[in-house]
Amino acid sequence: MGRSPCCEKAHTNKGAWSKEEDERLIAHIRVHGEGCWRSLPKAAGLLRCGKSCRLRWINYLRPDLKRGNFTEEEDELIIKLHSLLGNKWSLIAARLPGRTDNEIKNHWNTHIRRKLLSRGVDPATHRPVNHRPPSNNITISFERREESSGWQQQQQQQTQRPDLNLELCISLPFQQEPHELTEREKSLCFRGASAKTSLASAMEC
DNA sequence: AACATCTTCAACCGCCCGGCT
DNA sequence: GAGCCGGGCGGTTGAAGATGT
Repeated sequence: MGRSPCCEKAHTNKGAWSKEEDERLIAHIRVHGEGCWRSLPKAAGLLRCGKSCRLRWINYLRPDLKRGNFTEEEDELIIKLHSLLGNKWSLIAARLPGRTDNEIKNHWNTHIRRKLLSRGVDPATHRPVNHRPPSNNITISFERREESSGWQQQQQQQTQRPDLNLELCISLPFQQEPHELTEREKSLCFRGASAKTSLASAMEC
């Protein structure tokens, strides 16, 4: 059994918001403030789901929203933040006053991605487009076969977990000289020993 | 002018997380 | 600890407008 839906869908409007709905929502929030989105639609006399109200308010009706075109400075800031945070749009939005996560996400997908590609930069990795990930990122096991099968499975899982972003890549390709792993490096827990092995083998390349 | 294709962005959906009981 | 609930997030969709043929 799944979760119960966030609201009664049969009796809710969907799609674009009308002016009247906007006004009702604004008026209600002016009087009662934000919060308790679930009960808000009923209280405000709106045939909308609470989530929809929240989204409409946050992304469109909030008085502190900037709206309008993104400046060059904002673009660059978004690019920088994205390279640090990835698709954490809410975190990025928190650094851009007056901008919403949805707005930034849309702007990224429509403008910035293209901008980066035209610069020859892969928007996903922030590296040159024709820059192939160094083979030492794809770890090769030198372990005994019977041990490596489980490990390989782990690696496979790892590659299926982009959120882990192991490609923090420690940017070893740019490492000038191999060195002994420091305690801190050793303690970086990338799924245990296998990752250390990969780190170590990467170091050797 | 008419139609096709592309682009933009508001809105929806499903999942996850934290707080509460 | 388990289950429920509400809020929040990121990915995706689709209508509307813009542009090209």
